[in-house]
Amino acid sequence: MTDQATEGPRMTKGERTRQRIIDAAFELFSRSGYRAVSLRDIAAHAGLTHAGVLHHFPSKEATLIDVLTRRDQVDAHLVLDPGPSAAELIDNLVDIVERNTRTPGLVSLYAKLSAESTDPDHPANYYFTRRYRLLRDHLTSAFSVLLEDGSPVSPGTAAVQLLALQDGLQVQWLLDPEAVDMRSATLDYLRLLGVVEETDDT
Amino acid sequence: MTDQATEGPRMTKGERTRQRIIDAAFELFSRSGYRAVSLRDIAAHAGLTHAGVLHHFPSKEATLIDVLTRRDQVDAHLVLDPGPSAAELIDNLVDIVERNTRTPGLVSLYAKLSAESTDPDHPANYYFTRRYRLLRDHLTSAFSVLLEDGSPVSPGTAAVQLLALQDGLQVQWLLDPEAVDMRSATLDYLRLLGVVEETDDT
DNA sequence: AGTCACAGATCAACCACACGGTAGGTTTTG
DNA sequence: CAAAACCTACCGTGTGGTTGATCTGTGACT
Repeated sequence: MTDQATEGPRMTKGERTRQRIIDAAFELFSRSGYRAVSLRDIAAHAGLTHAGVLHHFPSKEATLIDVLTRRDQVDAHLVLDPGPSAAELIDNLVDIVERNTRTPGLVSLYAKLSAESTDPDHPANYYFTRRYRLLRDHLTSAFSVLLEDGSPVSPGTAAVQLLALQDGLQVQWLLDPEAVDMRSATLDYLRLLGVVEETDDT
Repeated sequence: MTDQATEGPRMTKGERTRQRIIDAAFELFSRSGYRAVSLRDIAAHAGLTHAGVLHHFPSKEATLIDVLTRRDQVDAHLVLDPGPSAAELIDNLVDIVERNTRTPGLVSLYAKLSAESTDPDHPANYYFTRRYRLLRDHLTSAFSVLLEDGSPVSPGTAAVQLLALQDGLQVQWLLDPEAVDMRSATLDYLRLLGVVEETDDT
């Protein structure tokens, strides 16, 4: 489940515990969102007391932002890196969709937190506002290369639509996995834009 | 803000209070989701004690389902009614998008709750699973009328995509209202499907 | 390599507060 | 005047965070 660098013999005890806490927080936030998970839950899952958790992180909130930024670093290069070509970027996005289908926890994390963070007072509000802006900008410039001149949608609109489609698909898929095929819905949309081939590669 | 039948002189006192409670619950759930709102919050907002609220509703959960079903009855006829033609249904959907832009509270309610309810134990899980199934089915049959035979997307896929697009747009819009135009993103998508005219009617 | 001291890790106990729900009495209303 | 509405007070539980004491891992020194 957690393929990040969880196991590290060359870490001090504290660093290892810290990592265990982050893994636990990730899993629990994924399952239930931020507000519904307590420090004691996280602590128990990581094998210590909630006071112990607060020794490594100043607050519950600090735990959240650590989980978010750490997870972002995993994906960031797929979307934002120096220069995959515009076409590669689209390929990477489709890959991410496929991987998401295999990791409902991750999907649930972002679905729950992005909705929760809509509240301006939410600790992750800034994170998500910024995240979407960044993604929209990158996708917009990618689409401005990929879309034909006579395309019925502008690059900016296509960027908004693609991101929205992803998020919306995730909610429907989480509620009813049998009924929704995120991959094909995404590919069909990209086909609609004329950005991928008509051929169907299973 | 609440244009439902809030003011009713021809109601018994209890019925009026009950209505005030529902209005308060609606507003607060909209602002912060279900779990983050307490019975005492709702009570204070409706002008009584939390014990008073529990006199009218057996539990907090009962409050939620009442809010949801009541709000649904307002929109239901626009989408599910006996027989608006398929084209009318699309028109109605666009109208709903426009009205949503004017009522962030409502949008926030559904965005937060649909994500929250992804958890199988959530009191609204059944409600949302059922809701999406219903909407998908209706939209699918509408699209099977509207879409040309050679359309690159199947009616079912278009239904999933349209609903997903709506939900995703709402999250982005709530986080950053300036940056997202829900109406035009929706219209552009429908145009992509060839389901509305090319002309732009502001 | 062995040891030793100290910084870092961990915990039990506690705090003030908030939660959903209940019990039983008092007021209000139809 | 009965029934419905409503309130005060309470219960048990859970929360994020603090305190101070106790272990223990680790790096430096011999």
